[in-house]
Amino acid sequence: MDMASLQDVDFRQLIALREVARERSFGRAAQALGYTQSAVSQQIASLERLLGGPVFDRPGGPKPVELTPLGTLVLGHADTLLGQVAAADAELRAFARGQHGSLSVGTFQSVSVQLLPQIVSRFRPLHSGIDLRLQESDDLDELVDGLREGRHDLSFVVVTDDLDGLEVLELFDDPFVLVSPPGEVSEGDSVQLDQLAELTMIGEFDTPCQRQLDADLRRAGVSDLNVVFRSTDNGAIQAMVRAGVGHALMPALAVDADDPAVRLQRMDPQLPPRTIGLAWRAQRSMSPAAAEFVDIARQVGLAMQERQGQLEPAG
Amino acid sequence: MDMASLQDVDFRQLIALREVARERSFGRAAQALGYTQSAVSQQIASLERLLGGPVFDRPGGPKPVELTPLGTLVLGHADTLLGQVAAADAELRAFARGQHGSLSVGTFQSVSVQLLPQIVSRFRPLHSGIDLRLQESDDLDELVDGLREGRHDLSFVVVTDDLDGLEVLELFDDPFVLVSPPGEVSEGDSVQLDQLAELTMIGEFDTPCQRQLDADLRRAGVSDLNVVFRSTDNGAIQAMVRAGVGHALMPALAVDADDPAVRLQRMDPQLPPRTIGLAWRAQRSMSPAAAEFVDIARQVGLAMQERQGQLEPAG
DNA sequence: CCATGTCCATCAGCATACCTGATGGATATG
DNA sequence: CATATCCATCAGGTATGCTGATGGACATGG
Repeated sequence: MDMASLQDVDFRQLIALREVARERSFGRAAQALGYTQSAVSQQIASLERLLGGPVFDRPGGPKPVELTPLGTLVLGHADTLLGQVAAADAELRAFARGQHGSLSVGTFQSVSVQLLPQIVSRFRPLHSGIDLRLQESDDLDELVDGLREGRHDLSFVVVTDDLDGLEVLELFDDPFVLVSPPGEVSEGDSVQLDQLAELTMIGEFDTPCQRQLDADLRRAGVSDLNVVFRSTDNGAIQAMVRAGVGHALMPALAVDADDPAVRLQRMDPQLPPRTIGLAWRAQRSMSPAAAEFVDIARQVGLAMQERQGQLEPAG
Repeated sequence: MDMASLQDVDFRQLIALREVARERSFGRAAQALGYTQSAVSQQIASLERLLGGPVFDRPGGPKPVELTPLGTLVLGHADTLLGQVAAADAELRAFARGQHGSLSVGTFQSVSVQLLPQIVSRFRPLHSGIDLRLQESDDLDELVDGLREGRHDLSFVVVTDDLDGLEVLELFDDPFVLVSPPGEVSEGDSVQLDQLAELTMIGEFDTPCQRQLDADLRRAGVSDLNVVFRSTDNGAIQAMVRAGVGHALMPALAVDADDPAVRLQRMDPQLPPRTIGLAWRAQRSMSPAAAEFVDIARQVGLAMQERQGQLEPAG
């Protein structure tokens, strides 16, 4: 009969225990808790049945009830447990407000330059309780794997068709622009695509991005670019352009647009832009903080899309 | 609607959460817990209603269910809480076996000499988990107050009629004996009471014990003892006797009976013996350890009573 | 493309648990 | 000895939790 254990107690019983101990009276405890005296009596009785002994001595009459040694012991644990519950409760409320927990976001270089700082600078002050972890990788596959294996909650991606199992929010299109040393190419906002073959170029190594670019160029009839330097670092490429080594085709996002020492020109006809998206595992619940991050990313992406639209010529 | 909190969750729901998370399946968790799948489904559903969001993502079909971020957070707290409960449970079981908690026992000098060591040496090995605190005091009133105010769980007492509110277990009678230097008094087991007036005596100061003794002697017609030395330390008194300074009337309990350098003699007629008892607050529950202590004290007291009975002459 | 198997959600029904309101017994107080 | 103040208990209605059966969603194999 003593096989029953604390496993079977109810928090209400522990709360009743605590209140009766504080008030030294069943009736007053009941009043404080919003129960009838009978209810508290039964709660304590049930607790005592479970424990196998009384938790209060009832002197009878107007004398206050008093904890037994057993009651004292149990009350100590009750206080611990109820405190733990209160702490957990606070944490849950913070979580619901997006103010507790961690958020791991995968990102890659071109996103990290312009987009991510804007998002983070809006997200962080609203969610100071979140442990935001940004993990950058050059390898898009690694980011996607990180998502699939649960290492990341969200990840920026370049939208392709091999994102099975992921849900992708398309944020905006990121066109390729020609980055040139000033005064080296014709004036104007755009450059004819077939002029590229005549230029000294700087490119990336064999990255997916570069591969796609090469394929798109070939499809547009341009091949065998004269690439004299390759780097995987966008900053390095831009520095090379600045130094007059050559021209580069770069995603607009990756370019430091404030650099006065380079000129940006659109291609004509346009190369197919990369679509930048934010992805997460499909059919998986998202923490409130993650949802908020996605929403902010959506807004920032929209704003960025619009800004590019303004720069873009009608034709 | 989100006003509900963790306060209202049931341990069973947390256990179900833990088991489903471990098994990654409602059905298997149900089997492990001895419920039907329906029951576990309802437990989790109820938990989710309380939390305001899902704790598992159910992909549907044979795919395993998976914790949501909310579920992960709650599971962490559930583990903490359940661990705490398990610890409390273990402690309660130890308490029930008299293997956990503290036991404060008040005592006084004459008890500490013979009786208490026997009791403690039997009690301690049986209850190694108990923090046994023995507190000795010369002042019996202090011991009784300590009981009434809850500083002690038990206390040895000399039984009197002013122990209101206490429950007293009488352990045995402790007769007064005359302690004499060898060869100073007549042979035999006992001494006539009126011979005392002729002896050089050693006594205590104005203690309740001494006061009672004086009153009893006066009632028996003996007064104005020739007391040449007083001390409150029984050992010191016995040492004085050993040194031949005089005789002492001492409670038998307080005498080191193994001392070959003194003689013990009963008084004739007998002086009213002190009754040694063990007391605790009336109507108050007692810890299992305390109950065990009382029982051991009862047994040891009984044995001591019998031993004295053997030494006592029939008349 | 359909049949099958494996999940979980849902429903009805029954048993149990819990609360309320009223009553009774025990204990101090005047 | 009467009264007041406690808590325990009882009867009754409601809510809750479980079982067993059924249905829908998803993946797999023919």
